[in-house]
Amino acid sequence: MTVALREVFQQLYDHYGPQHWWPGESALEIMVGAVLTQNTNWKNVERAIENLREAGLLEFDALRSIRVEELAELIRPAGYYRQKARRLHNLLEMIHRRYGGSLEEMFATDPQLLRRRLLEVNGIGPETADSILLYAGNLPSFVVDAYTARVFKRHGWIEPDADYHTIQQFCQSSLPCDAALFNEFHALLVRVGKEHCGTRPKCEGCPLANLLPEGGPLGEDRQEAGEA
DNA sequence: GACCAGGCACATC
DNA sequence: GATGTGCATGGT
Repeated sequence: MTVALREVFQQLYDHYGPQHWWPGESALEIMVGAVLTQNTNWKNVERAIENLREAGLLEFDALRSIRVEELAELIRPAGYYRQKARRLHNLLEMIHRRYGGSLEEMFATDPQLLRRRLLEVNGIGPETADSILLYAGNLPSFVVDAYTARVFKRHGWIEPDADYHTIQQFCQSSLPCDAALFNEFHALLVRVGKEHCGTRPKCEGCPLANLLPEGGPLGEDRQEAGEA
């Protein structure tokens, strides 16, 4: 199955325009958001980040110094708050240990090496690591999220059982290696995914409707969406 | 009241 | 290696 991803991008961009991702005033704030948004609605993440802002904690040393239990209470609106407080703490400790707390230094290191180091942190998986690289560090690492996978599978551009790495390689090998492009494309995929590729597809008015396979969208697990 | 949201780690088979 | 489960809040 071959699809020109650049055309997909262009169709989405022509339809929706720029998405202005990632909201956040600093690299640290974006990293915090990347952890807090794990399996969580962005609105709730915003509440949590606002709590941190009001507490003056959107600054590396301040955030690293606070007790994990206190941090947990502040980020409570984002859900999974005890777990996420630990994850944020783990991340900050790694940055302190390896880069002396300097995000500038961190993002100046080899992206592949940095990605591996992020993945070593307990609580940072592929999507969170790539979000940090791309949106906080402006480094060209394609972010694959649930919407991306769903949009690609529904259109038959990738195998139904393709995993994170496979989808990422597919995207990165089909597109010029450009952080600004990866940034905008991922944001657009989330947009179209939210509006048209929920658990039930809504293809009417979808800017990618012309790219559907004959017979309509493919299901992720072919017993459900397939038959109906 | 059920379901979902910009995941990940860990236990179990 | 695949599958299941805990983590938890707030909106629809």
